[in-house]
Amino acid sequence: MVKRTPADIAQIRARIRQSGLRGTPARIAVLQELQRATAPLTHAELAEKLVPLGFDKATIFRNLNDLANAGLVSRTELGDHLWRFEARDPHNPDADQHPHFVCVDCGSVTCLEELEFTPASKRRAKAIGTITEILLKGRCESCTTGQDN
Amino acid sequence: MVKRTPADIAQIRARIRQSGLRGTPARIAVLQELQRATAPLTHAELAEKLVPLGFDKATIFRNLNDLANAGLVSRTELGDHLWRFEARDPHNPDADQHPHFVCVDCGSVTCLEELEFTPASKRRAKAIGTITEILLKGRCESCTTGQDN
DNA sequence: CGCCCATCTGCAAGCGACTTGCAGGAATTG
DNA sequence: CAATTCCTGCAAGTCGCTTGCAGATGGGCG
Repeated sequence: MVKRTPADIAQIRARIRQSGLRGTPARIAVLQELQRATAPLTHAELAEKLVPLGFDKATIFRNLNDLANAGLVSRTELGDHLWRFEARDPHNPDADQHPHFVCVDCGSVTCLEELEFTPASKRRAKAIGTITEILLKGRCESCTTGQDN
Repeated sequence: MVKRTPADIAQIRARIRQSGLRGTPARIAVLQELQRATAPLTHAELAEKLVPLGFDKATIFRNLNDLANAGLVSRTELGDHLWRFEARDPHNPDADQHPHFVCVDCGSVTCLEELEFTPASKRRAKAIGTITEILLKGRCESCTTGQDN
């Protein structure tokens, strides 16, 4: 479990300010929470964590969108009608290009490492356009083995 | 332009009945409209066509879901938070098992042939669960070359 | 060929996930 | 530290879809 430190906060704040937004507590809390997460979070999941801390749901949503527009977080849709947000790594802005796996049973999302197609498949895929995102759907290990979630 | 005939209707009705549902006018109209379409339709698009004919919006939605559960139509989400429905070919019910590519610009959907991952990737993917669907997102050829859509 | 009842339908209210209007309150800038 | 501009909290609104209900209907059966 990573512990947050004043230094972390200062750094997060700096990132936010650099993108032209004000470094408000709500904004910092949102980005911090996203950076701490290991998978994309939904509006609801963020709200669940931050509303008890005194932040408004609407503010969280607005900040999520602001941060996404500023390019600090990425906004994705995994097929279940929910937006999910993921902090982008400032040193590796393309790190959110990794594939995601969504469990059609429990809805859990997993970030995958790089996946590669066979040369033949790659060629076929290339023919239709530029691929920017890979999304896999299926049943996750724990749902497959019965002990749902 | 395909014209509907009494025979078509009878056939559609038969399909519906075979799946255990009643062959009601609303149900037939919905399936017929979907079969006539050349691309997946949203709830809204269906409603736009059928409500003026006297069908209720809620009934259309319910029937769409009923038909989807019965396996007569498939339900997909293309990243824009709208469900889209497509009639399934009774003679080739697995036709929608292939990977899909959706253009993030124009929203067009392309059906791909089989895609295969490299052994290493396959192994990694397998570790998280059973994959049932592959969705690729990106920019299609025509959007990439500028002439949007 | 008409009955019966589970299945459907239309209507309206309900719901969940955001989004927006507004007035008061902070974060910067000078 | 005052001014200005951007944010925030609260509440109401929107949108796409879902649900409750009472009355209507499809179709297996007598």
